[in-house]
This record gives sequence, structure tokens and C-alpha cells, in this order.
Amino acid sequence: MYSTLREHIEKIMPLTDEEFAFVEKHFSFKKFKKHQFMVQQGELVPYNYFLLFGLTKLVYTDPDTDKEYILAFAMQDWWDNDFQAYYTKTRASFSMVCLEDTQALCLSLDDFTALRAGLPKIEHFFLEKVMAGFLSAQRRILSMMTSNAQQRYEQLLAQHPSLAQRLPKTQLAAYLGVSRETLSRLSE
Amino acid sequence: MYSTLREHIEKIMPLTDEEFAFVEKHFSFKKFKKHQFMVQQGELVPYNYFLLFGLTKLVYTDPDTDKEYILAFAMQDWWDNDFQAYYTKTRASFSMVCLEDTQALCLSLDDFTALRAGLPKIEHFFLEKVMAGFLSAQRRILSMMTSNAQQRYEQLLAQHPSLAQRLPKTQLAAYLGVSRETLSRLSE
DNA sequence: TCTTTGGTGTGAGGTAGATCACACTATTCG
DNA sequence: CGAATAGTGTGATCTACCTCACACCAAAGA
Repeated sequence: MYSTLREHIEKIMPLTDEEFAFVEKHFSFKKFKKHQFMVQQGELVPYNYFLLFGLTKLVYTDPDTDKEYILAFAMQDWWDNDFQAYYTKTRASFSMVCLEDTQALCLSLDDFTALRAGLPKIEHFFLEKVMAGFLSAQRRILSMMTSNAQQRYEQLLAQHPSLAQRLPKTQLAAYLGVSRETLSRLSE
Repeated sequence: MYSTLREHIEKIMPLTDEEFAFVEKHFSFKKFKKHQFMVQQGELVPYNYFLLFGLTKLVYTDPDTDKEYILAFAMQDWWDNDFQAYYTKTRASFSMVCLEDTQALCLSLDDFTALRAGLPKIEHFFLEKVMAGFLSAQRRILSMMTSNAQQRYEQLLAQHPSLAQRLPKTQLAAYLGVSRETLSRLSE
């Protein structure tokens, strides 16, 4: 169960057995059902999540129109959360919802802080992860500015073919920032 | 000259005099003129830049249409770069151009690596910085999905009034992902 | 000083994509 | 099994924004 986490970390930063034992004890394991909210817009965010199985979305719901805007999907081996709210102990702007039954390793902010303080190596790991996330967000911004719906859809299919297969088009549309009708009409 | 850098780092991570001396010696100082390219699309990226004075943009130019898409502005006390290219020693996808005469502290990748290895504290500092950058990019993505041109312009004015004053509207339009004509017609 | 370059406003017309509306087919679940 | 719910396709409008075109003014450089 924790071996996935260890392999994930060691792709970036090798650890001794004692070091990983120290890492491991800060996490707890949790299961979630499809449709379950792991984080709820407007509530506090107890944990940061590392996914072992399943599929989740990070979504902003406009309180007036009820329209959904998907910021990110996550699956096994990915981290996902409303980091802003988690890290500043404020109320979540987004919800994190299971699109399939999901299993995750959970890290509270106190445990995160203790982990960083007790094992500086782990800062290196998270720096790499967050940097990759930042660069990917930057690419997405550029893609939203330079490309039309059709091109963005094709880019998504090319970059994440597995996501595109597991997800209904409605969800893909909410991620691409396009109406589901428009997505349905593409590649005619 | 380096005191700006020290204050900037110590907002997040206090340093002893020896530690800062170690930090300082990895940077070099450089001046740039308005219109000068600090990073050129298609070339390698020698340095990461911490700005002391001036104003820069990080811009992608479509090779076919010559249209500009601005990913970020930076001014004193900000970091800016094509990090992807810098960090992977690949050719830049973006240019970084001075919009005013600019002074910067420059950090080569080798120096960056040496700095991280020699002073683990600095990983903590960069993790905080990159996290803030990631969250800001995420907010921008959401704003592009939920808001129209008018609203995005107002958000920019509210969040960065100083930027809006120093920059011509053409540049703001290229940042907002709107044509300059549309921006000119807003708030009528 | 005169000429170039940069910045801005505004009209006219075109279009990608939103919205609304309805129909049809899978799935899920009591 | 039968009923609700989720997912998809498609037509008919509507609109925010783009593109092209031209005119004007300010600043900069030779």
C-alpha cells in the first residue's frame, strides 16, 4: 500500500528505510466511494491527498449558475487538492469529488509541516512536484490563449489518452472550458 | 544591492550572515536596457532572474502570425523566467523582454543546484515561492474559464493596479488574452 | 526639426462558441 | 424488472469577441 508512495517519491529522491518509515507514519489511508466529496467547497480541508486508486476531479461550482469548472483531474500516483485552502487553513474554493471509487493516502497539514521539518530531503521532492505542477498550469494558460476548442481537445487526447477514455465528455468539456454541446460537435 | 534579495528571502526563511554570504556568492548582477531580450525564444536560458528594478514580460510569439501572448509580467522583487527551459537546459519556448530599463540578480542552473545542495533551507524558500506561483496560475486558469474580458480586466486592475498604470493597454490585452481593440472598447 | 515608431479609439462585418430546446440511448439502483 | 438518472447528439438562435481598416496623437531618435 505504501510501496506506491515510496516508489513515487524515490523517482525524485532516494530514501533510506528509516527515512521512509518516518515519511510513512505521517500518512493515513482512506477509501472513498464514487460521488463522494473528499473536499467540499466552503469547508475546511483536512488533508492533502495522494491517490492510490481511482479518479477524482477538482471543481469550482458557480454558486449562481451551478455551472461546473474543472481545474484538474487526478488518478493513481497523482496529488490533488485545493492547496490554497489546505495550506492556509481557510475554506475551500473548490470541491474534490470522486468520479470512481478511490483510495488515497492522507496527509494533514500538521503532519506535512512535521514531515518537512524532520526530513529536509522531502522539501526537495515537493519542490520538484510543485514546479512540475506550475509549469503544467502555465502551459494550460498558454493553450487557452492560443488554441481553439478543437485544438485543445486534441491536445488533451494526445497528452492524457487514458483520462479521455475514462471520463464522460461532459466532464472533459468542463475541464476544457467549452460547453458540452460544442465538444459534442467537434471533429465532424 | 543584495539587501533586497536578503529581505525577500527572509520574509519566508530567516538566514544567518554566513548563510546569506553563501547565497549571495551564487548570484551575479546585470543591467538590461528597455527592449532588450533577457531570454530569447528558441535559445538556451543561461540564468534565472530576480529583478531589482524595472519591468519585464514573459511572452510567447506565434511564429506564423507573429501574435504575442504574455504569460507573466515581473517587476522589482519578483522572479521571472522560462523555468521549463532553464531547468531542463532546453531551448526557450518564451522570450523574456524588458519593458523598462531593468536590473537583475542572475542565477545559473549550476549555481542554483549548488545553492540547493549546500543550503537545504533554501529549498524551503523556493518551495514557498513556486507554490505561490502555482496557485496564482490556477486562479488565472479559473478566471479565464469563468470570466469575460471585462471582468478579467477589472480583476487585473484590482489585483495589480501598479502594473496597469505602467503598461500600455496593448500589453495588458496580450496578457488577458483579448484583442487590443476589445480592451479599448471595454467599460463604455 | 522632422520622421519614425508606439499607443489608442472606433466603425463594419464575420465567426467560434454559448445557450436553449428536445430527443434518444445507456446505466444505475430500489 | 421498471424507473429514475446520466450521458450524448443535433438543430436554431444569439452574442462576445475577433479581424480588418483607417485616423489620430504622443514620444523618441537621428
